[in-house]
Amino acid sequence: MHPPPTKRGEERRAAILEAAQRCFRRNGFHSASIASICKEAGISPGHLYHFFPSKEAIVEAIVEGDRERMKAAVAEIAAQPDLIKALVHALELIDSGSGFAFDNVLSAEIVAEAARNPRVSEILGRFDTDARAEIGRLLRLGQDAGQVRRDLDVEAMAGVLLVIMDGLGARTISDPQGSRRALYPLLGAMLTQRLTPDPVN
Amino acid sequence: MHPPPTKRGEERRAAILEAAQRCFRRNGFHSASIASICKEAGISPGHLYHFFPSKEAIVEAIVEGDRERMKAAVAEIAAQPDLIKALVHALELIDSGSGFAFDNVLSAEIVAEAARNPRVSEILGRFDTDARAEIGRLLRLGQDAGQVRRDLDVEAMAGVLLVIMDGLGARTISDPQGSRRALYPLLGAMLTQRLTPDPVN
DNA sequence: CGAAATAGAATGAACGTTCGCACTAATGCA
DNA sequence: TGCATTAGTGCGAACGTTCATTCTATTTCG
Repeated sequence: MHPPPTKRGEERRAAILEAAQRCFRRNGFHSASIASICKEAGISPGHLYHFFPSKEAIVEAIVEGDRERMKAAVAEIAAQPDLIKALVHALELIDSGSGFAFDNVLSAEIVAEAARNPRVSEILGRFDTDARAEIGRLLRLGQDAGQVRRDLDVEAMAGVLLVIMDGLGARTISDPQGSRRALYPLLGAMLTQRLTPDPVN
Repeated sequence: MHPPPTKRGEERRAAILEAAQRCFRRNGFHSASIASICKEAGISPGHLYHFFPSKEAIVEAIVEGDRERMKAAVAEIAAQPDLIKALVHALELIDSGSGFAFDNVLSAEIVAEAARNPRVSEILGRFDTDARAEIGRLLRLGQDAGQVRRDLDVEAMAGVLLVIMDGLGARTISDPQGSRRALYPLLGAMLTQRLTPDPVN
């Protein structure tokens, strides 16, 4: 009953998810109510339960979707010709919200939720393993192409890049005034120096 | 009425805050109920309202306390003789939970809450400005002592360090299995290289 | 005694979820 | 073709629970 397989049903379901995302973004997973999601989506509470068995299921679908977009963003970096430049540029995009598919506010909510909700934690962990592997693959490809220095600890660098991504996202919230602009040249230089084959010092 | 100035009153108030912190840590600000906090603290709901005018006030006190502890942690770094070593070591401590006063789970909750609660955002912003200034002061002191290279962009580096701190905290949640150990040597090397006066390359 | 400390029931609102009903469109069958 | 049946779509009231908060009563103690 819950997942209607029809064309219109799929669209409706997606529309509800978008409405829910706006609500969750505005009020968080626990403060946003089913009623508010229904109002935002323009449907009745009874109807919503034809698409999702519970609020928890909506949360999980939202988390899944968010991580999926993050995955796509990493894949986009892989398509660029100059890996290092693309990598550094991607970090800058985290700040500007759009462009990149990241939603820092939603991400913060997801991480906080993962700390106490095992099902969300499981989803997050799954995508995180993927992301680390994918970035590792990227860097190894860069090594093969001679763009990345060969003695780099690829696994470690993948971890460092994820730390920086998560950190930048969190700081757009802690420090919304954006005294972060000045930080990008330094960050970029630090990364470039570690990544490029001939140390520029 | 709300803030009892007596000795016993202060202790009681602190005990309630500790109980609230455990609850918030376990369930988040919005899912943790006044009832659960009261049970944890061993008091009645009516009594709790003699100490705090509202749940929101408890949340704000918790946030304030958490940031205060973070501030103290930064001050502790300042007291060490070898600034760079202390800085890098401090980052490693973020992982191991205790030792450092950081509570990564609570911090994640706070950041998420700040994204939608203006009063929490204000508190966070205030401490953030402090922290950036304090780290800047630290680095400049290091420059004066000849420990830190003189051509370093101190403001930018303070920002980078905060990014890394927040990022490491978030990743203890996203990746609890701790494939982060390998990342510390690289991170430490990157920072040391940028900070020390004579590039070690 | 009298005031502060404490308890716990009461309150009204809001929550997630369920239920029953109405409407619409397709389908079965004469 | 025309009518009965079914399945999908949708609504909004109602349920039982839990929430933050308030109220009233009781105990503790200087």
